[in-house]
Amino acid sequence: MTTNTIRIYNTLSKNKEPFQTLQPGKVGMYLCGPTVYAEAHIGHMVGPVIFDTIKRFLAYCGFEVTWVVNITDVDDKLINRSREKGISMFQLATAMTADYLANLQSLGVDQIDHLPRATDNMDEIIKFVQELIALDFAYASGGDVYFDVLKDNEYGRLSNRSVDSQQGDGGDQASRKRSPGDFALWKSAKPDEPSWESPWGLGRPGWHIECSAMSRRILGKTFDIHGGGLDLVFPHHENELAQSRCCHGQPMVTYWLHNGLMQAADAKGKVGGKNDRDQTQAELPAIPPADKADSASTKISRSKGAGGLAQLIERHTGERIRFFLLRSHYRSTTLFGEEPLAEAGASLEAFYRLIQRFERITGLKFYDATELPSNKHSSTFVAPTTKNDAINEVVRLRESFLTKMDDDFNTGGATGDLFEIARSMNRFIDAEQLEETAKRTPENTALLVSGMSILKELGAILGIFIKPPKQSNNNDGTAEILEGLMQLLIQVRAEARVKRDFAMSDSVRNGLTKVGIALQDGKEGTTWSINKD
RNA sequence: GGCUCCGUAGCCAAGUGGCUAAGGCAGCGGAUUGCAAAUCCGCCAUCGUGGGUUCAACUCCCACCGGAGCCUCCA
Repeated sequence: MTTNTIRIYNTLSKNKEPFQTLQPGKVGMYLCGPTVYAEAHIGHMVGPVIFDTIKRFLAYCGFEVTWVVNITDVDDKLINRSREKGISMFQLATAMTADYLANLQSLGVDQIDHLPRATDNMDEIIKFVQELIALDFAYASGGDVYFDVLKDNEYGRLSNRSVDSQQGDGGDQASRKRSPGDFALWKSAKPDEPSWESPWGLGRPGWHIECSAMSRRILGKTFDIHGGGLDLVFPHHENELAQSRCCHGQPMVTYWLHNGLMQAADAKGKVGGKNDRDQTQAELPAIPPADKADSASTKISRSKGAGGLAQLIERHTGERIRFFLLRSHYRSTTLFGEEPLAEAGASLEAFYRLIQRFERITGLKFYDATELPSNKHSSTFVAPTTKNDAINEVVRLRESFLTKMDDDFNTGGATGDLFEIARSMNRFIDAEQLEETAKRTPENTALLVSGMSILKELGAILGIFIKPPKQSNNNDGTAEILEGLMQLLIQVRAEARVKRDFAMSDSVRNGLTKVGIALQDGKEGTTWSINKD
């Protein structure tokens, strides 16, 4: 059967464990998707990109992978936001889901098999709640249904919390709960809220139950991998885990994976976190209490106005953002900003130049699967037989790359090998002088192709170098160059005007007018603007 | 207050109880070039601080300093 040397860090055990599937050769994995009440931001892409890569790698290793990402399309925030916008919750959810999916596509996330929506699974959800009540792990109270955390003696294991330190005072519904840590499985609806019929009256599901219900429907009672952001460990995954385990009497998931969160790179050096509630105000004299929560946190969130993901992708290209995310380890915090993104882009250019070089020499299309196929499974790889050092180095680097991916999907380490492969290939081209037609032989050309095939093979695992890169629109320095040019022209014209050389100055101005640029003379100098039409 | 995690060169970032601590960006020197760009070669870190364990620690343990996250909705 499929043998592998993959090791995965499991949040539940806090250890790297050998990867053992429940069914031979098959993997079921579930990633918590977004609550679709607003446009996605960059932080929402971390999980999908890493899980897309994990699926690609597992498939490469010969596993048949089923990947599920849920869409939470019913929730308090959706209700509130849709009211603000004056549209129905369903309209809002549909629009925001479309935004999310478009962003995923831009980043090359195309491995998802199922995208279940909570509202399409009401029967399953209600059934799940009924089962929990029947098993006495849940109770109905005033139209709501709550999970009784005291009935579950393993509650708190995932997030390493004791039962009495959870969810504070129980919130608004405390009076309906047996204990403050109990969480809602079903919430009764107020008159004008979207609602569904249930044994407990009109209402809607709590946040956690949908994942338990939908993962069971698609992947079964126990499945292999469950992922999400580190911020979901508690309460969301703790609760999911409790619901499913208590309902089925068997583990919900073998491996719990959590990706690190994204942080704004330009917001460093702030004092404290937003949850430093017990820190005395006296220690923070410069920060007004009212602003503290927002100004002190560097975390990217929708509430802080993060967004504009589509524009970001437009500016940088999806591949650049994907590569940026894959450069570091998925469990570490990623510092996000224009600078690091631009740096990732700069390093990516070297690969694009190598690929162009390859195409120029061989006349083959790198991205065309019929001309340069990439291995879909590691077992199909055949190492080229050669004494050439550069090519043998590429074969060695391929092994190194795969070993790093085996070790808890170390994409950050693996990308390093990619750079070394590119260098080896350039060295090979230089040494064989392949840029000169006369120096090409069937042998060295074949070696070039086999080396580049390895680059393509490994790139495909990371989900890069699959399609020709789109030119970025803005961040390539065009704006700066234009500004520089304009300042030069403005200066030349100013000097001409000082010399009373109006023929020259008018020539400059008229020439610019013809290409659609208008000059404005003012007291502080000349400014310019682009005239549409 | 409770619970996690992190601190590796100017910047970003892998990693290991003992071989020369990956790679990228930037920089410097060289080859190449009419010049440049690109490409190649070379240079550029003793791993936050202080202890401890060990024959041996950047890697394990403790303390401290610094940073982040969760404990409320959050990918």
